[in-house]
Amino acid sequence: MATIFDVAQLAGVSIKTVSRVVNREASIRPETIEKVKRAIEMLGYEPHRGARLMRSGKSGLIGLITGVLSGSDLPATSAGLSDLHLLRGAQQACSAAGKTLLMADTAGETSGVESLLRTFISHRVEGVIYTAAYHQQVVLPRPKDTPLVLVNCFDLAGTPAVVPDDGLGQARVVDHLVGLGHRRIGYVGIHEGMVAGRLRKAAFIEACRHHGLDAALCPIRIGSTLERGDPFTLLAGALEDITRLPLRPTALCLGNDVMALHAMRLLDSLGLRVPQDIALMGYDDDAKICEATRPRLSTVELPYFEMGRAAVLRLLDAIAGRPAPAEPWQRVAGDVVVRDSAPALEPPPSDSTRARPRRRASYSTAP
Amino acid sequence: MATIFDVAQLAGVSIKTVSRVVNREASIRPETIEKVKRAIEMLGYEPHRGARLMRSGKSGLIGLITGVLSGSDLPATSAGLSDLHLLRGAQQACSAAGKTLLMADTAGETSGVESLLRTFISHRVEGVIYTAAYHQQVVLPRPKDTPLVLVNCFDLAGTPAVVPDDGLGQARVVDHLVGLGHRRIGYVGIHEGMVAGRLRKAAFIEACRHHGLDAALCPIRIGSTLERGDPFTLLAGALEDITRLPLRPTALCLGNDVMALHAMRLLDSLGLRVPQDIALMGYDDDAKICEATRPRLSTVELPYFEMGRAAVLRLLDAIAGRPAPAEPWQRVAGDVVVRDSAPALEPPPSDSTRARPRRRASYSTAP
DNA sequence: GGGCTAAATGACAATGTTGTCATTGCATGG
DNA sequence: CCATGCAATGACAACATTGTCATTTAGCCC
Repeated sequence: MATIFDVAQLAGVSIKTVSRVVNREASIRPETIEKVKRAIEMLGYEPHRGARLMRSGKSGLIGLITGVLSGSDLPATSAGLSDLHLLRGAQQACSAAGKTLLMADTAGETSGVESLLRTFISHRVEGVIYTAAYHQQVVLPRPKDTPLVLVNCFDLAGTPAVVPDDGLGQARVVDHLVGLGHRRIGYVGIHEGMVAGRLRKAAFIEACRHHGLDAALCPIRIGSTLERGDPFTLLAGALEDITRLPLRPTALCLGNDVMALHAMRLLDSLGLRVPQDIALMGYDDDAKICEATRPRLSTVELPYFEMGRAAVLRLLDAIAGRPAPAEPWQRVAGDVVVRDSAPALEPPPSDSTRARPRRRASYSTAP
Repeated sequence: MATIFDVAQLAGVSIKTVSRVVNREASIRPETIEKVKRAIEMLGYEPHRGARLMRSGKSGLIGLITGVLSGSDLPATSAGLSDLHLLRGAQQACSAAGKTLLMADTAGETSGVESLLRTFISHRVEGVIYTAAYHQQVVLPRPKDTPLVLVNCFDLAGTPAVVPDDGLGQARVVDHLVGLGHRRIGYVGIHEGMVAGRLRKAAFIEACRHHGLDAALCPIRIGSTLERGDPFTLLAGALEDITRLPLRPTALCLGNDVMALHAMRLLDSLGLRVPQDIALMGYDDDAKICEATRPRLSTVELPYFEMGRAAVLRLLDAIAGRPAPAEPWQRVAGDVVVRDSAPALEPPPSDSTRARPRRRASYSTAP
């Protein structure tokens, strides 16, 4: 592998000049730049990051740790592999900033974190990102001199965190449904033991009030447990309950796309067709599932990609020493994704303020 | 950040001795080791990988590139985020070997590969892994002095590759069904424009012959197109076709889990119950989908985790200069995952040779 | 005790790059 | 024509570590 010295020799300049060309520093004659670039090209020279790191202290590395669970490791009901989107978002932001992403996984054990952290530190990463599988509170060791950003989780120590805006997301779902003409909306959410469950339920109630819906006609149920392999009996019961109401809701907000998928089947067996008899909205925008159902499932996205990006941006700010915002938690809201399970109930009034629906033409993997 | 020099001073030894302790070299007095370790602990010293790299040439880094598509970038029908499992597998193998994983993503553009490769080279990665979203042939630039392993893809230049054993996977499905008593098995696969489509179809035919099934009673259809957002009209037609046969199959092999999910609905609308009237097997083991269907979907896994692991192992061999196996392609077969959509047809004969079914108790994220 | 061997440790160079400071070259103005 | 200033370039040290080789220490046998 060629070194800066080889390049300097071939180009007939000093190594410092080569360094200047490589780092785009000022005050070099264009023809010198040309000479050097040609030499670099010929030798296939690539600067040695290790050496650069030693001299300048900048590694160009960002460390990302996935699979971090809280101490009381509750399983993720909606257990997301979706953090692949998060990885992609982080990666994209990194490469846009000329950084490289170091990835590690705790394999679910909190104990692994410190060891991973040490590895990262020995690589002199410029910043670290922690990722959780679902929105939750965590308690984690903090690296000493390295900026840290949490994603999809938060702590009470004021660590900068990027979390999904579950409240706004849920509100947008309600906004959207109201915009479609619905006035009786049911909520069948995820367990309140989960952060997202609490936030969304509260937001649902608030959104209904905001739109002046009759709370008595907007039933609220919990449709999932905290257990792995939840058999969805709670969901079945909740749906039965709701559909037996004298004034049955015209639309239902489900806690996630998998629940919505089940709900479709369950409603069908209760003699209700989606969306003719009742509209359905999922949560998460799990593309495979949303596109696989008939009708295709309208939902609101969990903005993993955007969260990954936001986390890196936040981290880059910290690295550059730019002042952090006062509020440690940054909420990122997902858009409503319109498919077929919740069409307009009647010619809709056009005054939805918060909902920014986005129509998906077809199945697409890319975020 | 403390340096080796600080540690040496505190411990009252030379820096070389500290280096020896850190690297576990021989010939050091136990009490000296103790002294040094204490000093390291006190200062929170972490060796500087950059400096180490410079001196020893070993970076401890493995580069992984995801999102690589072939030149004729056909969309992935079964487009897999599933390579998160692959990442996990790779990561696990890396950390077991004391390596750290550098991750990058081309965001779908082949053009990005060379640039990512240059970044990796400048970090002096010890090896590179290419990952594709689905089993396919690729044409990619090869790094010069760095070992390379392809995963979920292959080229014709003899580059080491780890690919799913689609043939064996499909054969195991047939074995499993035969073991359950089925003698009339239908195949509704993915498009033959995909590598997996070709391999599985051929393997299906061969497996049927192997078990002495009557080919006339084992209909073969293609149930998907190469297009994104495949509306599954092909699938509907194929199922109608098959179910109208005078001697209708008692079991069906679907091309992937999403297709199987659709098939359940379509069969239902054709008046056939799964699994009472007809058994169903998916492909991929996409946990979210398999667990969400009723009955839960029996399937065969696409062993992404294992492939990621295998790729790193292969790479480590190459890095260590261990001789590569003659055959450049390493096939990894997935196990049959037994759930509820294909129960025993009658007391099964117990002579299935290749099938190694594994029963999943319940939904679980971890691979 | 003297010499010999092996174990334990240290001194110093070398790695590839960038920061600091010095030097060269060239045009400009007096 | 010389002094001045700036643009362009170079010399050299420093970064933190490991490899090489040298030195010290301890143990052992005669």
